[in-house]
Amino acid sequence: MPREIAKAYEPTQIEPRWAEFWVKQELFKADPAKPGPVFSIVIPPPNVTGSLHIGHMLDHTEIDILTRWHRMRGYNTLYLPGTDHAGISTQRVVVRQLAEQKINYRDLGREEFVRRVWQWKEESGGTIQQQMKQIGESCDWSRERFTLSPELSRVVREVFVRLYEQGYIYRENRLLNWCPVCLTVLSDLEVIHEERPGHLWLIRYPVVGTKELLTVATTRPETMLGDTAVAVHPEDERYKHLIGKKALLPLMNREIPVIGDEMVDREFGTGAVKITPAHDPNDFEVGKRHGLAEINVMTDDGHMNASAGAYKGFERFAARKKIVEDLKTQGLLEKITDHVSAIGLCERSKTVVEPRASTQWFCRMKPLAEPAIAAVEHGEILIVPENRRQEYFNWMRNIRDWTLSRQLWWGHRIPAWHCSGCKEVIVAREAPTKCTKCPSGDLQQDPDVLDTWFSSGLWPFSTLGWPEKTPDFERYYPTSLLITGYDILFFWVARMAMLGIHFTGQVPFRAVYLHSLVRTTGGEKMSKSKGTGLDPVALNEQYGTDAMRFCLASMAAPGTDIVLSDDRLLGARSFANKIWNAARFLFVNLDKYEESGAAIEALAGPAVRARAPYAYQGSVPLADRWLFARITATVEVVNDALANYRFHEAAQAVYQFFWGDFCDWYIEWVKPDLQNTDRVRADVAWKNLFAGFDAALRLLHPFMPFLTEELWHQLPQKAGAKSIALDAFPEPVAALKDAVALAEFSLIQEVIQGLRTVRSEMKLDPKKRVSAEFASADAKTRAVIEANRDGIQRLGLLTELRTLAGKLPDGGGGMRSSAEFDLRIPEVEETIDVATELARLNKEIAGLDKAVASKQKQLDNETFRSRAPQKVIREMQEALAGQKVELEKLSDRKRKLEGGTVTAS
RNA sequence: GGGCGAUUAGCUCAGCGGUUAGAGCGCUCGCCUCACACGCGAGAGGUCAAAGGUUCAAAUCCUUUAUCGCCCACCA
Repeated sequence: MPREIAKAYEPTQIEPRWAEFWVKQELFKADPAKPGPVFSIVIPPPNVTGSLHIGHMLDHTEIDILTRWHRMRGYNTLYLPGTDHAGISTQRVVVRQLAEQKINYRDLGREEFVRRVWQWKEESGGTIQQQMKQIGESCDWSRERFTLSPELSRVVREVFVRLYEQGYIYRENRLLNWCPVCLTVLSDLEVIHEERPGHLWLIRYPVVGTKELLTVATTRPETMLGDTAVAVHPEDERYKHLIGKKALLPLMNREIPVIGDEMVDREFGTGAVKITPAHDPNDFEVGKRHGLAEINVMTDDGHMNASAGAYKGFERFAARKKIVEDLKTQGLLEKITDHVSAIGLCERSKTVVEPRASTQWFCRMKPLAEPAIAAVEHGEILIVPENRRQEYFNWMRNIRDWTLSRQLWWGHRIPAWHCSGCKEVIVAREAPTKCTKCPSGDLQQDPDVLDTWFSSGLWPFSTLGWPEKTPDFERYYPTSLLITGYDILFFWVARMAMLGIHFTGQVPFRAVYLHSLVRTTGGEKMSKSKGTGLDPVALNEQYGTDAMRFCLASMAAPGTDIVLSDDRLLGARSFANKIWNAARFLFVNLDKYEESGAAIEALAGPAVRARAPYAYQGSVPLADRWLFARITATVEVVNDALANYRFHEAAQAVYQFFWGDFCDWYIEWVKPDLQNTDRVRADVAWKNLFAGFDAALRLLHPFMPFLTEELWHQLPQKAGAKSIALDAFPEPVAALKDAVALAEFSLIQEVIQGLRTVRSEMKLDPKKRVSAEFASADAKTRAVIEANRDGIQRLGLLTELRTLAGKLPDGGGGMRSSAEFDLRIPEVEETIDVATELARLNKEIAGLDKAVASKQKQLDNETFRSRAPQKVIREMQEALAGQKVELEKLSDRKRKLEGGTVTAS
């Protein structure tokens, strides 16, 4: 039956079919009962209501490459998908949607609001799963998980209660970062610092009962309304005498004490600091030390409140402006200077955060961090690349307690109940009906929810059934590997390490590979909000998912960020097309061959697994030996590269092999054999071509799953074989490492390329066949050429190739020399341009001269000869000898050309 | 204020102690050669940011400098 195959690869025609096939057939369903070493990996759960962005695409490409690679190598493989409820960001989205309908979410009430979020999750959730299926990720969809599902919520509660019972979790009043837009406290990690030009305002505070004015410096004048002291350094001669006196707080006309505190830096500003315990972390501490009142002058949403006197109702920055003006009017503003300060922004809303005192839930981290530090130190968790390990240590060793509570409605509600009778706080797995301390039955559940990262921190074990000892948990935990971006090393990876070790007694993953970020050409992190993001789904449609995956992989060098460009994508698309067309060549010719009555049996023989090429008359043709040697070498490189997360190296190796070796040389070389009238000869050629191509497809499959699946099915496969994804990855075979074949074929390549160069440089008609001479002093070299004369003549467009012993006596432009051989196309020697040829010769001679001189110099150096390894010396001597021969030949020819010995037109 | 990374061909990036430094794209020249013009063949193009140092040997290791970028940090 003739095969129908389009001229160009059209991914959109093919991808949906296989995407559906993989899911429907449940090919990637893991079975803990199956034997084999385990490779398990959990997805970094994307936001449930989100859609695939370019960062996911990179994550998922790397994960899927490694997953498919392991699966093909016989591992019991699990790639577990799922999503995150993403507290803050999901709530923000729904709040915004409601606002568009002129609804204030707070008016809806908690229950109704949460209902709406679930509703929205049902509507828009599923997008990303759909996209993941579309791009063919080989995950086990039967094990999909969601952080806010009843099952995982139970785990969250269990963990929280245990931590509480173990004394890790506590409640405390502290000054924390507050986002006036998201209306919740944030952990330190959720605040991003940005240097911004601002001002330093010098404000005069009159000292009561004196004529003195105490000038303080501040970057946030609006907070002065909440000042409860002015602090100076106790040893500061300028201000010492004022300690204990009162200052009159301008605008508020409130008397506040002047205090002495070591925290004041005498060098900075004026050496006097206003103290606002309710709005500044330092001041908060000072306030505690000195028993100062905390006056909060702002509302939740960043406006001035009743404590701000006349400024009540002003938005905080408007208040700042007004206050500065008023101070100026009253003559109390001494000076304004420019000042750059690091300002805290909410990671989500990018609003300037407001330090604010409140009572929150915290988790003690130091004791949890210690075993997690040790695990990395002892190599139980391997962090790649290495420099991230140091970052991990630095952060973990200086870890601070984690603010767990958030003033949100979407998330895991804290399992704590407050007794209205005695204020007792009860933490429990199930809602208690009455207080444990007093007879009251009036218990209110804590309104706060947990930080989203709390549930993500449990992900590797909560998804596998912990705390039950399920077969999944027993078999797949610890997971083998975690792949994610380095930007969430602290948010997520570190917390998983700590919580995983604490609760399971084992590391949650044996290795962490932190990949680069995809950036814009300007070096910025891609972001949808800035409009600099790339939509991977659109790109997949434009270039093909396989091309996209290959492109990302080929650029994913560990430790460096990726800048995706159209050029690279086009290159990858071309590669896909190249593979497609190689297949097309095979199939079209196979049809012709089969029409002649031959039949290729299913690829079940030994050669198919690339263990050995088929032989013709007892011996394997050189090109076939060479092909299999190249396959084996490539497999080795790929295996080694993937084992070390060097995706770019692996991609480059398969690219070079497929395009540079298989297409450019092997296919071209065997073309005539395929049509050979000697049926046995043709048969061997076909079998080896198929075996090579089949191995190449399997090698390529982890990178380009769709294309390879499509083509694999068109090859004559063994009965019952379902998918290339379940087929075997080629193995490196020692017996195929044929150094002789590699060297001999390489000589042939050199000769053919030499002939082509001469033809091209001498502007020979591309279609014209000419005769050539090959000369070598080495009989073996000549024998190789003679044995492969047909191929050389065909690819070198020759009518005839004569082989001579020794050197070619004379030569002009039609000549090419290496240390081992001379090559000549006599016909063009008469048409050369002496000047051009001399220029070329001079250039080559200059390069060789340099090389020879540098080697000679080194070899003449006593110290080099005594200290360098023998191998280096020997190799250099050999190289030098060869280059000297070549240099001599070229110089000789140059002399002859200059001397006019060679006649030229 | 600390820490990290980058600086290599026109562009985007590999290489990170041992032959005349590589790839893709772009460029030049020649080809619609019966798988592929998303192609084929042949080329040009780099004092590896700068200056010192270590070494028999340095893009590669060390120091300093410059420029760019990232992360961490409660100097008002």
